Amino acid sequence: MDTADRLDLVSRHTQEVVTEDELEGLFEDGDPSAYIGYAPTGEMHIGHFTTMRKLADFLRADVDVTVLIADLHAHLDDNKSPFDLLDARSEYYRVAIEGMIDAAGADPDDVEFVRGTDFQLDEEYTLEMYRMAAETTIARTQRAASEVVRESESPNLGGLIYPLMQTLDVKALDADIAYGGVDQRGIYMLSREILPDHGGHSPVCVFAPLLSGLSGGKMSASDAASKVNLTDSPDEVEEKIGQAYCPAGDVEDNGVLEYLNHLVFPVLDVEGEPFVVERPEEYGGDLTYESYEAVEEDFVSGELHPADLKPAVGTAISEVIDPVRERLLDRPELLAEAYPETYGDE
RNA sequence: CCGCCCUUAGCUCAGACUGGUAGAGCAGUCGACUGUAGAUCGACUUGUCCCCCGUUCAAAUCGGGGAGGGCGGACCA
Repeated sequence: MDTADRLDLVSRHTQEVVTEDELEGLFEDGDPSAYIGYAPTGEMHIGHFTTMRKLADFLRADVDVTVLIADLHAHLDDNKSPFDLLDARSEYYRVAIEGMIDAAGADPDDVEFVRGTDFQLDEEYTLEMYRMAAETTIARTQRAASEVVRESESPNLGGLIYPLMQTLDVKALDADIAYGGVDQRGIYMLSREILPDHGGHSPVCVFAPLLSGLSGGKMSASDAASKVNLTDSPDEVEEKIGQAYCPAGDVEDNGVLEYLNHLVFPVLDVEGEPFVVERPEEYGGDLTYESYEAVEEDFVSGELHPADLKPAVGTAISEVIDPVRERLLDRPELLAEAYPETYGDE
């Protein structure tokens, strides 16, 4: 595979690459390494899946991929995960992520999994963190973390350590590329700025878009109706998609189309399957699409009505998450232990 | 270590002075209207009033104690 193809694979379905030139340089030098970090906090949903699916693109482009389960980060971010649940949530995240990679058509064994506490307590790492703390202002750190760390009236110190550690993770994992949602942009821009002063080098950054929630506007972790969980049953998925904000002809804030574009079609492509919309004869009969662009064209023109699109997308999403759902339902203890408040049977 | 302030619905808060066992906005649920959803109307729901003890016929409200949080002061050899 030549550099142009690799660039294309890595940058498709992304919002931004910082910078394209640097990325090209990495490919010309050989096989670069990339990492994505996830703080094991709340339950995973299709938003995570969409970001994770791209790992299949990285692998196809011969990029070495590491997934960091950032357990300490999950605790440092305003106690999103209680310290006692870090083990259970880390395990749940690992299994869920393996399932997503598998469902995306790649082999989970090709990805290296690392847990934050495996190396973040090393003396060298810790010492460098203190030195960073001495050299970085509170304001700079807050700005970097503002899109990631939970805003609170009385923020904890942990939220400020968070971006410094994330920066050191890049170095510790020896990653050429830092991949994540655009919400991570602030932190990685800080990393590019200060990591060279701390024995590392500025990572190339690849940012995935944050897709709209199903209620219109941004997806919200606290709004169950705005997202599809990986363990939602087919009925629940179709129900949620049916309830989704989806104005006819309008692509703006349209989660239904966005998930079709960034999640469903890439997976269908791997399987070589088209996207089929079943439609009553009364409205013109069934439709078959080979590309997202064709769907969008019909949607914008009014040829394809939301009421016909929704059930088709619901079914498609349900099928896409099915391998993940199966893995998780196969091991119900994972969720029960990770989220005892929700799934505990006591 | 000292002083002051805060804690009421999922969220933001009112009610406390002048005790009568709780309210608003937003959110949510359900209908109407749309071949979906939203918007818009219409209806509805929501609570260990942080915990304990006490006063009282009666405590979110008064008194005492405690917990959590915030702000300030003091200390600075």
